[in-house]
Amino acid sequence: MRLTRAGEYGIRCILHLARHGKGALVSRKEIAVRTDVPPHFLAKIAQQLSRAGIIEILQGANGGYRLLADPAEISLLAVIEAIIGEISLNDCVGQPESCRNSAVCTVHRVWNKGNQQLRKTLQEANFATLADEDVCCLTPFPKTGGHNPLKGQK
Amino acid sequence: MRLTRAGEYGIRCILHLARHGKGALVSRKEIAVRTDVPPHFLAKIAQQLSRAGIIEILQGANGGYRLLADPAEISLLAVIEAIIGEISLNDCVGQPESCRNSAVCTVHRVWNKGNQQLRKTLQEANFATLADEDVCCLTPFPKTGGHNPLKGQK
DNA sequence: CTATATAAGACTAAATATATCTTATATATC
DNA sequence: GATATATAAGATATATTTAGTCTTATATAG
Repeated sequence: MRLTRAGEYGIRCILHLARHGKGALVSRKEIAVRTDVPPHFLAKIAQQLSRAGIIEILQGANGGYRLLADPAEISLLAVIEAIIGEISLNDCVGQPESCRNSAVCTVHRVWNKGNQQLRKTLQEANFATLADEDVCCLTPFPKTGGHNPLKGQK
Repeated sequence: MRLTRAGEYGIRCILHLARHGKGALVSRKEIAVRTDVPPHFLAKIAQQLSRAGIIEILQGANGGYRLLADPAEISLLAVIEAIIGEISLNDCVGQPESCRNSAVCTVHRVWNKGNQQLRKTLQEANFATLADEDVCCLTPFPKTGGHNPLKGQK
């Protein structure tokens, strides 16, 4: 009952892109190195993010990925669900028809509540806020002052 | 990001026991049949529930399981976590030290919030309430009137 | 002592997650 | 157009987790 690595990697990828802002092109290689994600694995994740309309992928020389929306418009939930599908903490939440009587089932009701709360909490978090502050999964990227590790390096 | 079958089976097991009330001895076989759980798998799950102090296991002829506490005192959370361990929706929630900077990480904070909400919701659900009404994972067990499928059958 | 029931752990099978490899395709530059 | 570079897409491989079964041991009632 835990986020997969692919999901975690997807978050890192968008975090990194968010710091460059909407529309900025960043190579897969750079993202992979900065976020510590295997390049080929990142490619797969990027395809899912692309299909979900969160990023655009540019092929060819000097290709890479870029955000299609402003970081403030992208929720944590959207990124996660682009990769792992809609969150459902129990089978009966995602497929109520799989149960005999989920409409009146007390257990089902509890799972539904927990699921909704979780999705709401993840929905309320956007990448403008997330990327603005320090996060533990990326190379430090101070907003003002200090050394910017991404500058002067291709 | 979904409850395991073992967890689901554990809930069913306690639901069934809750309907018999605290201290009532019910054979593993009966529980397995009623809740549609493989008997040997149920044995494993019962051991975890026993270690967690939720049920007592009686060996020997006419053995079985029984609740150690009143159903109202047993939360959904307790049963689930007895089986799958403490819920942590992301690695950094359960092991903050695994991240470089989880103390100030914004992403970490969101996961923490979601995790706490979920655990609280599951904690607030107790088996007196859960078992009292109809649930979709058990053979119907009408509280008053009608046929009781558990009577007259060993 | 015998029949019955669970304990406990080994073992197997299946599903999923994680990662990599290969061939194809797209683009910039010469 | 040719070449170098970068990603696409799917096949493949590996590892981990989940799910389930089997075997031997132990406990209890009668």
